[in-house]
Amino acid sequence: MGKTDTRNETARLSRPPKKTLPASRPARGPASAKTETPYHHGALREALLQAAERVLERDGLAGLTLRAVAREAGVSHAAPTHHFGDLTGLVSELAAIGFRQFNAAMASACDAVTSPLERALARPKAYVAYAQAHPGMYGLMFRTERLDYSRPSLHEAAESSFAGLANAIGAMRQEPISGNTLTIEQGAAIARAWSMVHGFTMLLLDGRLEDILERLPDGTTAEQLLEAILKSTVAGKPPST
Amino acid sequence: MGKTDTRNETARLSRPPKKTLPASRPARGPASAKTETPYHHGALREALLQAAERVLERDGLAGLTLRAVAREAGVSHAAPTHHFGDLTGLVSELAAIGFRQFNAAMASACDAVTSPLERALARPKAYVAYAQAHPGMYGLMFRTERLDYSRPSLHEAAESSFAGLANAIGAMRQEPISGNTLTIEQGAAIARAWSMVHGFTMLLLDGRLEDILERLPDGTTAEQLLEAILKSTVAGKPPST
DNA sequence: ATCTCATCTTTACGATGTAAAGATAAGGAG
DNA sequence: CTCCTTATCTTTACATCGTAAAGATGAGAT
Repeated sequence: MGKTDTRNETARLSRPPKKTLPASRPARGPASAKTETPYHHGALREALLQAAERVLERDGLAGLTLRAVAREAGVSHAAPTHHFGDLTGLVSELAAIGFRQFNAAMASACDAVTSPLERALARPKAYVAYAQAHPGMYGLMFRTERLDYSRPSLHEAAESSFAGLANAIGAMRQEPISGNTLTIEQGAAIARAWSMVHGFTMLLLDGRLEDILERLPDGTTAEQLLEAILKSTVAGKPPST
Repeated sequence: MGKTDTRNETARLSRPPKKTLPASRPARGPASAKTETPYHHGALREALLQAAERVLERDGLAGLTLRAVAREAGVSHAAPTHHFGDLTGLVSELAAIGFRQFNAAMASACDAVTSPLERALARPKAYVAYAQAHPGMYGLMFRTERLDYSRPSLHEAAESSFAGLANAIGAMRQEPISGNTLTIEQGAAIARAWSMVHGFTMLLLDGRLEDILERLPDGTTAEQLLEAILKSTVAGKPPST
């Protein structure tokens, strides 16, 4: 039998007295302040997603396993299956949460600013800032191959991210994006902006920009490098063509 | 308990006294006049790397396991360990091969062209073309977290890739990159070019540019979109600043 | 011819994803 | 109230993986 697993779980099963383990208990949820850990959790789905985010940011993508999440939430290793089907399901739902956080961060960054130039910079800066603040989440959203975009929650959240980008580009070019068709110039502008900020973020998170950063004047940060990139891009683009 | 493994394998090969020779033998071509041991794999290391590339492009990153590679090469599942230490070792050596192929592809694409504008386009187009032709390899090089850049072969191959990019940017700006220091403008130009082509490639391989491509005029290919991006970028950049 | 050692195979173990069967509590029907 | 149904959670089981360690094997040195 699995030694650690069984030991932990059987101990917990026999009517848990109060505290389980250093594993922090969510202790939230609509189950009120009555029971600590009943057989039926009450809000296990939410608890599992929060546990998953904790595991992800603590142990990285490789540490995000079904069993680790179950362990973190204090339930048996097969409990997540009932709520998410399989690992792809859990990971996809978590990625959807990530996209929503991500979209919210960029939206609030754009709202906090008025001038067009500022707004042109605020959005990509918020993009990179989110990725730096939540590297595990960003890796989950853009690096994992185990995402199921046919899930409505994930599809919608990712789509919304794309729509936000397209609208921002359209506003910057003062020619709002029409519903279903794009000119080659519009498509190129969108793809260029997205490619650049996404590529920059991936290279930065992978440490591949270190070679550049350490050759720049002392103390130059990644954010300053990004700003230099963005300014040259914005400045170099003729508004008419 | 893990007795299934044992039972399975011992049952599968209930061994007669001798006859330990597996069936399929790659039988490498005549490499040199030295060791042609057709019996015991004289070049298992090379055979494993070739098997690994085959497995990678056939089954994707998730299918690239030590045991699958050993199976593909027709040896026992523990044989790769002796040559590469662990999975990280095998994967890193394979990624080094990928970087060399990648560098060679870009170099030959640049050499086949003379005008400065053509050269500015040839390199990124070769970049994306390689990734499309070898998506597994590109994912291995830029998506896997399981790479050990302290390995000299991988470090050198990846460094050479960066150097090629930096030189191309320097030549394009007509101010060759000095050895150890960069101005903020130079660093931004390099990071921008790399970020854009890398981001474009990742998004393209992940299918995330489909939303854009299908809204463009019918029949527009990813390559045409890339070209539109590059041309607007090159055109928008003043040569003096 | 025997020894030594690099190479390859067996065996073993813990971890993971997943399927299936068992246990348990919550809520409704009588 | 008791009994039953059902969703939820636990146990058990198994194939696969990475990796370690011990056993086999053949090539080259002594």
